[in-house]
Amino acid sequence: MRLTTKGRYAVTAMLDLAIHSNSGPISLADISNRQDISLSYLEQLFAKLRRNDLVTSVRGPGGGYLLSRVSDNIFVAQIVDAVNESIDATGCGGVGDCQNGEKCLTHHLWCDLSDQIHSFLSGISLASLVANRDVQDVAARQDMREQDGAQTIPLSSVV
Amino acid sequence: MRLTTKGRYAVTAMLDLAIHSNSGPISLADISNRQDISLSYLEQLFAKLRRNDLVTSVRGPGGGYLLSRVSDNIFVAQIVDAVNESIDATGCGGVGDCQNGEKCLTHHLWCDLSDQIHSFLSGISLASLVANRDVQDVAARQDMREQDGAQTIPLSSVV
DNA sequence: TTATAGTTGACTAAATTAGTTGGTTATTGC
DNA sequence: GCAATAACCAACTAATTTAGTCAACTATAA
Repeated sequence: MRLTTKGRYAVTAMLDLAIHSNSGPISLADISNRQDISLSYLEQLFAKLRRNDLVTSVRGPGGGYLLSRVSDNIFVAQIVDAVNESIDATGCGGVGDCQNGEKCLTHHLWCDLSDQIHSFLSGISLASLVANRDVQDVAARQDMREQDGAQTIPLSSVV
Repeated sequence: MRLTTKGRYAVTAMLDLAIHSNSGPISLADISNRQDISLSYLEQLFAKLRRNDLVTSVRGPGGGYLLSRVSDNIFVAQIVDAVNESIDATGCGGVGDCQNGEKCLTHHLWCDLSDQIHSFLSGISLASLVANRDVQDVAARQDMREQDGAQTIPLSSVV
């Protein structure tokens, strides 16, 4: 099982979309600026998100991405699944052929853990994240920073 | 966050130890045979398990490893922590400096998930795994295979 | 004193991550 | 029609991690 920046980036970008998408399509360039994620990397991630019917795209000037359905119908587990292979904790994909075609000693444990994680992330919708106070605070800070100027001064050059 | 064969091997090996350790120290060679884990790789893992006070070693002939305390006082989370860096789902280690020194949009979510996983794995002791019926079945099969002969015939050569 | 078994460190192949580069295609507004 | 915008696509790359291997050394029981 892996949960790396790949999955985290995808959820962060989708949440950014959910927060800002009342005002038409959102370009990846905007998300890249706000969330500090490489544009080209976002393109790769959104190719997968689109293939999994989580977003729809609008090409041309003024274009960008939209959520494919309302945000209380999109769950974190679906997003992580779309970009990662899975959030499975077993080595065998749950099949049970982990040791010479038979179950390994800890197969049962990893199945339980997978269920646990999956049901946790399946219970969290984008809408519920948007409603979260902590998330709103961070989003407000990011929107503020955007207004200050397109060119944000990196911390390193100040220090 | 990662949960790969590294963490799974460590838990499997510790469980093997818990199952067989009523009869004195268990050598890594025995665990390697029963669980199909490379001996040298086990050595690396047990170096970390020993540094984390989960096992004690007995050198010389008839030596091997013992659990450092009773099995209902050793929890899966401790084992995974010992060989992996951590089972933290955040990118910042929970510190909250994920985006230019401030919290990223999804920081809160990953903290919650980390808590969830940690409390799940912290609730499972080696003793409770040993008592599990599924685990007993697999262990019985492995012990049987061991008796058949030291040299197990790999499936591939039969087919 | 010999075989056993843990201890240590250096090395390696393969896979994965987190990108970059350099294009192409579709669409809008002038 | 043309330029700008922004999605789409494919190939490549550096760094990191995993899952080992190899070779030597040390402690101890018989």
